[in-house]
Amino acid sequence: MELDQRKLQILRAIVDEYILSANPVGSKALSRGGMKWSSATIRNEMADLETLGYLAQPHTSAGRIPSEKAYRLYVDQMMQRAHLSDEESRLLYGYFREHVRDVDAVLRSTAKALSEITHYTALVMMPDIGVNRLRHLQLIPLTPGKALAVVVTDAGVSQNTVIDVPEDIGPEELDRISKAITARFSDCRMSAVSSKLVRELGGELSVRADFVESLLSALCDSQSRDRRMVELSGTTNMLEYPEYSDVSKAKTFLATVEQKDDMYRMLKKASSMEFTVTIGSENEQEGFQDCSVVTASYRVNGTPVGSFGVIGPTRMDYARVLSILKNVQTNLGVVLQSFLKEE
Amino acid sequence: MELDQRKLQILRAIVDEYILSANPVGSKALSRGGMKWSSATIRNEMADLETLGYLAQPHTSAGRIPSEKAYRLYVDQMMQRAHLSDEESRLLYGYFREHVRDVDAVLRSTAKALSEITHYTALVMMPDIGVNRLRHLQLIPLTPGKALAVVVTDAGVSQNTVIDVPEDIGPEELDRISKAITARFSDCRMSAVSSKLVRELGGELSVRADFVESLLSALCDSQSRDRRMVELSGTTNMLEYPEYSDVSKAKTFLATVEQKDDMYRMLKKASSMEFTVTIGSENEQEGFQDCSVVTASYRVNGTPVGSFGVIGPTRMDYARVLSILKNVQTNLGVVLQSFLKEE
DNA sequence: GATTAGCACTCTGATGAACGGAGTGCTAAA
DNA sequence: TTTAGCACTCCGTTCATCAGAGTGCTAATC
Repeated sequence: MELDQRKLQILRAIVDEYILSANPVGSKALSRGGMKWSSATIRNEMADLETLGYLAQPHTSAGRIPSEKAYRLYVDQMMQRAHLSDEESRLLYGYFREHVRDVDAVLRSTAKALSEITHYTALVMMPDIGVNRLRHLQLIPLTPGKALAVVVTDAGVSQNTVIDVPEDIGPEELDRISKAITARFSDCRMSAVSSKLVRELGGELSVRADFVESLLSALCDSQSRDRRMVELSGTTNMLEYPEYSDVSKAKTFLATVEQKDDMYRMLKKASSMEFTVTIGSENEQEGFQDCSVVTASYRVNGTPVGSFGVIGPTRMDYARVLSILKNVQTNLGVVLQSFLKEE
Repeated sequence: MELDQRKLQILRAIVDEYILSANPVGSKALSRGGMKWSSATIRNEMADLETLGYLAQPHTSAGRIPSEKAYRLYVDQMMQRAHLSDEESRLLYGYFREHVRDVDAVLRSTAKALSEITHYTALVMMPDIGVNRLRHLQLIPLTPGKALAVVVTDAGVSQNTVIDVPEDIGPEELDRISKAITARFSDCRMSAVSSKLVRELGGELSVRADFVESLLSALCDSQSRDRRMVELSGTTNMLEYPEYSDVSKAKTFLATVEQKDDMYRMLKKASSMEFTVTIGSENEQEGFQDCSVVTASYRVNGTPVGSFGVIGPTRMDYARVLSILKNVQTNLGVVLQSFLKEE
C-alpha cells in the first residue's frame, strides 16, 4: 500500500514530535497541536501506519512511536533540511580558527565542535595515511637495534613508529637511508610505497630483508595497531537523554563507543560516501542497536581520506545533524587545504 | 579520646564490611558475623565512634557507614596489606610482556591492566619529558614556514610538534640545525635545554629570535597543550558500583575524569611521592568528592618521571589497590629500564 | 463514502496506607 | 562492665486507588 499525502503528513508530525519529546505521540495531542484533522481520523491513520510497520505502540493505551522503518523514510524522503542559525554557524566557524597548527589538532577540535553543538557524541577519524603522498621519512636512532621512524605526508599528517633496525646500521647510515627513501618515494602514494619499497630497497639501497619488513610496518600497517586514530568527544552527552537514564544501557553504549578499533573501522567504511545515515539495527555494533550514526567524509586534494560523524539516539534530530555535518565538512575542507598551500 | 583496641577492631570490621557490601553495617550483623561482643556492646562502641567522627548514620534506624576520617585512619594504620593471588600477579605480569615496542605502548597497556584487574578507573601519566635527557632533535620540513620538530629523550619517549620556521631556512639548514642542537645538548636535561638554548642559539648557531621561541615551545612547553599526556582506562567500570546507579552522578564523574588537563596536573603533583592516597573531599576536583584516588610514581634511572593510579568510590578496597599498584610499579620499572639498556 | 463526535475501555504513573525487617537507644539485670 | 530485652524509628516493598492520556469502535454528520 502506498502512503498517501495525509499519512505522510501525520507520520512526519509524529516523528518530529517524538524527536523533540521522546514521549509516545497520541492522536489527541496531534490534533490539538495544529493538525487539520480530528483525533479520530488521525487515530485511524495511525492504526494503518502501525500495520504498515511505520509506528509501534509501547502498550495498548499509549501513543505511537516511530519504528526504524519510519526513520528511514523520514531521512530519505520526508525531512526538510534545517538551516543553522547565524549564531551557530559563527560558533562552528570559530572552532576552526583556533588550533590550525597541525592536522591532528584541527581534527580534535572538530570532534569537540561537533559534540558541543549537536549535544550528541562525536567521532572523527584521523586521515587514512595510505591514500596520501609521502613527503618525508626520517629515521632517528634510539638504542642500538631500534629507531624511530617519522613519516610525514603531503596532508601534513605525521606518524611515529618504533622499528627494529640491524645493530650494525649506525646513525649516519640511518640518515642516509632516510634521505634516499625520501628522495626516491617523495610524492608517491603511501599505499604504493610499500610494494615498491620491497622491490627496490633490497637491491638499490642494499638493506636487509628484516629491516625492510620493519620499515614497511612503519609506513603502512601501523595505523591499525594505533588506537589513537579516532578522536571521541562528548561521550557523556548521551547520558542526558532519557534513553540512557538506565545505567546499564549507558554502560553498554559507552563501552561500545570506546572500542576505538571498531569505531575506526566504521568510519573508514563510511569515508567512501559523502554522507551516511545508519539507523538502529542497521548498525553492526551490538551496542548501537538503539542509536543512529550519521557520518560525512572529508577530502584532501579531492581524495576522501577520512570521515567524521555523530552518534545519537535513533530519535536524533537528523535534519539538524546533517546540516551541521555539511557545514563542518566545508570548513574542514578549507582548513585542510590550507595545509597544502605549498603546492 | 584515644581509640582503644576494641574500638579499633570494631571500626576495622565496619570498614571491611562496608567496602565489600556498600550497605550500612549494623551492630547485630557484626556480632552475628563473628565479633566476640554482643550487639549491645558493639552498639555502644558504635555510638562512641560516631561522636568521635569515625562513623555516620544515613538515618536514625540504619547501620553505620565509615566517614572519611575512618578511611584515613584505616589507610594510615589499620589495613593489612593484601597480597595478590598467584594468578593475579601472573595476569599482571602478562600485560607487560606484550607491547614492549615503545614507552607509550607500555603505559597504555599499564592503564588497561590496572583498570581490568582493579575494576576501577585507571589513569597513567605519560612521562614528564622535562626531567629526561635529550637524545635527539630532528626538524623535518613541512611547508615553507613550517616544520615538524621531533624530540626523543633518553627514556625513549618521542614527541612531535609543528613549529613555525622563517621561510628562508631550507631543508638542509634545518638538518644542520638539528644536528647541531643534538650534538650540543645531547644528554642535557630537557628542562635545562630551554634556558641554555636561548643563550646559545642566537650567537653560536645564528638563528633568529622568533625561531628560537618556536623551538622552545617544541622542546618544553608543548606537553601542557597536548591532551594526550594522560591515558585513561576503565572509565565505565565505575558504573558497576551502586554509588553511580544514579546517571547524573555517573555523568559528573565521567565528565571530571575526562578533563585530561586536570588529571595530568593531579598525577604530576603525585609523581614526587612513592604512593599517595587521597580520600573523598581531600580531592581538589569537584567531581571526585565521593571518590578516592590512589597513585604510585614510576622512575627512570632513579628519577621519578611520572605516576599512575586508580580512582574508585571512597569505599574502595585500598589494601588490594595498593598491592596492585606496588606490583605494577615494580613491573613498570623493569620494563622502562629495558628501554635504556644502551647506557 | 469519508469524517468526526462520543463512549466504554485499557494501561501507566503517582499517591498513600499497611507492614515486615533491620537497626537503634535505653534500662535493668547479670 | 557487659548484655538481654524492649519500645521505637525508619526504610523499602506491596497493594489498592485514582486521575490522565490514549485507544477502538459505533453511530451520527457532512
